[in-house]
Amino acid sequence: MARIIVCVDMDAFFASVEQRDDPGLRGKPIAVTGGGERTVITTSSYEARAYGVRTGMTVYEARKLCPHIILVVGNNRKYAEVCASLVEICLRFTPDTEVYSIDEVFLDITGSHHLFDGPENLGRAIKEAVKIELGIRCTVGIGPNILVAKLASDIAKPDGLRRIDEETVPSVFETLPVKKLWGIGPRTEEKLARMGIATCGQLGKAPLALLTKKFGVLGEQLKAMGNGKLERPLEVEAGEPKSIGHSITLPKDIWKRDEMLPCLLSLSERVGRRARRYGYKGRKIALTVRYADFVTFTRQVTLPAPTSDSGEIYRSAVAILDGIALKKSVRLFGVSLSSLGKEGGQMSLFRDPEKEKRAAMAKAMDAVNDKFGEHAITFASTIGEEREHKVISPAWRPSGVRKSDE
DNA sequence: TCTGGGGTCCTAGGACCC
DNA sequence: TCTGGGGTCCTAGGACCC
Repeated sequence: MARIIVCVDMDAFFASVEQRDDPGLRGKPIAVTGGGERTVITTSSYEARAYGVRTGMTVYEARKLCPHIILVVGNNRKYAEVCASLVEICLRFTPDTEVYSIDEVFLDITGSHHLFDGPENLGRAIKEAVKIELGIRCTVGIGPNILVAKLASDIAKPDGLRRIDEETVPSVFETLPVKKLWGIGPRTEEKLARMGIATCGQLGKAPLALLTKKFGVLGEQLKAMGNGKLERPLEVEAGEPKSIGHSITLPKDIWKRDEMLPCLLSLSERVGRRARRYGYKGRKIALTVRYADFVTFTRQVTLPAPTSDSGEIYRSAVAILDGIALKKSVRLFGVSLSSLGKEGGQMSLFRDPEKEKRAAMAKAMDAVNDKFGEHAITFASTIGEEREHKVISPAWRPSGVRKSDE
């Protein structure tokens, strides 16, 4: 049976929240940053985008384009709380809700849209609730699957609503550049371009054998995507995390071991603490190193038994470091724990048999926490115990980063 | 004044076992 | 006396996402 999927995507999310909470920022070019010494723009307001300011730019670049831009240090917890409220709104329309990211939620409204006078009216109702209750705007995309729903919302941004149904897909996809599709990044775009494929229409019509030859098993999926098809059910359940990690770009590049150890200790402690808080242990410990010239690589060890002990994580990280002959000064360190399993094997249940929605809400909050890390969402009683650090961010990818050692 | 931080999934080769 | 093959674990890297 054909499904109807909704994508709710917040407009300039972090910047909008800041403008909502400080009237002095409204209508002005602002950008949210991470606050560190070597920070970048994580989100800019539409006023700033008019000057060409984009996610991932350095503060310096942003100022060059828009000298009067107002910079605001992001507030992770606040965004996560707004996200939780968004999830609450979405759950009124269906329990089949996937919290995809901090500013994006998917809803499967196949079975519920008739209760709200059809998909478009349901979409309008979400937009209205978000505007009134959260004080910010969002864009709603509707389609037969996640791929198309997400594309519809991208096209309709900002403050829009767009439905692309199965019949409309071919006309929209015919001339659509492949890069617009979820899952096709710069590399795949380039590879396809070399094969003479630039649009989704061309991708959908390309011979399967050719795509399979170049992309392996992915080829089949790419062809389907070119035709606006994607078999990927919503992940309504939170899902177990696969890894827990922290990394930091140092205020200054360093080259002495003595300066590195405190940094590894702090990262290891944060990783261990988060693992213990959520009851996970892991067997693999990885150390990521980024040199001053951005060359980045990872080395990993496997322990005989799972751990969540900060000291053990730290000792493993140091052992890895000591096994690397560092060639240049270091810009970033990252420590992560993977091959995770639940400690003790018992999970607490949040199920409230009387209220389905509360159970769904708890799951959604777990999902937010699992995705966005420690204290992404906490209940009021625990707020204040932990300090804020880095910002969760929308899309940014470094280009031309060499991820190898030579 | 170059370039954050947190993830997921896939591939590919080597070790090792039966 | 001419070199199996499948399965699993491990590491490292690539691509992509927000």
